[in-house]
Amino acid sequence: MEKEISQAVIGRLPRYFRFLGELKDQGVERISSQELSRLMHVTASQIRQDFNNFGGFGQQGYGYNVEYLYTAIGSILGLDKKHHLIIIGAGNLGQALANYMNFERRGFIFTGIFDINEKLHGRMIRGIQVRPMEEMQAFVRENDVDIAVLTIPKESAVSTAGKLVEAGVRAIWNFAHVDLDVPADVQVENVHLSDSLFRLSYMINRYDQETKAAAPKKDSQ
Amino acid sequence: MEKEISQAVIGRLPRYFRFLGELKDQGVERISSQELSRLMHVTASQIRQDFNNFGGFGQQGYGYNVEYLYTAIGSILGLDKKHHLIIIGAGNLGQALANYMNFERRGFIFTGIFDINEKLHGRMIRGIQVRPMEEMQAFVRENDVDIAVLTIPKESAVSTAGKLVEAGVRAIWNFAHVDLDVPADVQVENVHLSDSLFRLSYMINRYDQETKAAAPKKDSQ
DNA sequence: TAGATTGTTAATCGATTAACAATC
DNA sequence: TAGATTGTTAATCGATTAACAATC
Repeated sequence: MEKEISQAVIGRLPRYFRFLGELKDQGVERISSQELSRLMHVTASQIRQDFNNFGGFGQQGYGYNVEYLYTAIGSILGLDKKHHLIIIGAGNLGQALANYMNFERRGFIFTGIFDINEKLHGRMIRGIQVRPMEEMQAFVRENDVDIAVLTIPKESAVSTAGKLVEAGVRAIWNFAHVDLDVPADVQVENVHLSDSLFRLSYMINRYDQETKAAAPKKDSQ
Repeated sequence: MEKEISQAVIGRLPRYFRFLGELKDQGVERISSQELSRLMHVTASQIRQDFNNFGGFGQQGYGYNVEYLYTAIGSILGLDKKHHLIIIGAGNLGQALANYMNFERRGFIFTGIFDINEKLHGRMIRGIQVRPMEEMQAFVRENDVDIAVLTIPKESAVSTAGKLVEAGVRAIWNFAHVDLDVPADVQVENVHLSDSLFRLSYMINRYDQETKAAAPKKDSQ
């Protein structure tokens, strides 16, 4: 009967985690919702509401213990658990993520990377050998892979996702520019980079029009 | 006095754009909000409300003309305009984005890439030479750069963003894992990849706990 | 014209903010 | 104890959904 946590709250958790991690590294011991509010530019009320979704982490008259709260949120995010992760697609983006993401640091164990391009087979990326795509399903089954990172073109993404699900993957981090349709017990998080760039383009565009509308003085014709 | 468009609506525009593009490529001429609703798994009501934020694109009894709507949304997103774009940081991620994003296809003109690492200087990436970071500000000024893509470590991201703003950049696509503080007339879109991975981790973790709670039959002790 | 479907207003739902009693 | 600040309830605000009159 636990009340469902809203997407809005979940979306904010990683940011709290980041700020608390920084405070911890700076040696800050305690923080009140009001101080955190000023730091993060969100209301203190929202902070307290958000945290209370998961139980009382604070203490009246004191605030929150930074280290304790940091650990608690990390645990809510599941970062205290190990997750086996593979990358599907050893192209530019797949390689970049392997090298850049520092997966191990947060308990994500990167154990395999796959590609259809046989020129890449055997190449080492972050200490891991690129394997042929045909071995993917067997690998997932044998190694209890939790997360597959999809960095392949959208044309093959849907069918590959199907194969991953079939082999028992529990979550897909999807960089392909297409919506995946998977069973409800498989989690999907989309990173549609071009959508993000388009939003930026929208903001530039809107700003242009607002200023043009507000200040049509400049004799432009 | 134009009503401000909510973030929620803006966030959905790129997805509409994508689906309409696909319909257009398939040769579909018209679509009703109800058909689009089924396709995209959002309510028809929301679709009509969203579009109406920008004016009436449809026609009673007919629906929406796919090509017209596609073009209209593209123009709302500013994709009918050219945007000059540079990449700051020629590491794994910067190179991957340069090669992978197909910037030109949507009117983003990639003209420069910068790095502090002198070993990279002069190397060609997507036909563009890696330049030393010192040349960045002059380059922005001389080439009327609109967008800077920040793919550098978080330690230097804030100060580099400051320099970019000073040089007159209008928008920052920020991949550094830090919040930037820029004037209101500079647009920022954050892509915090680890936040995204953490959300995925949360979903796996929550699913585990729900199933554990719902089915404690499995004699695990 | 009759049927379909938009544009738009009204109703509902959910998320954010404000307020304050509980309590450290 | 007095002061501070949480946890939590109530009020407000905004976003989504439903309904339907307008109109193609």
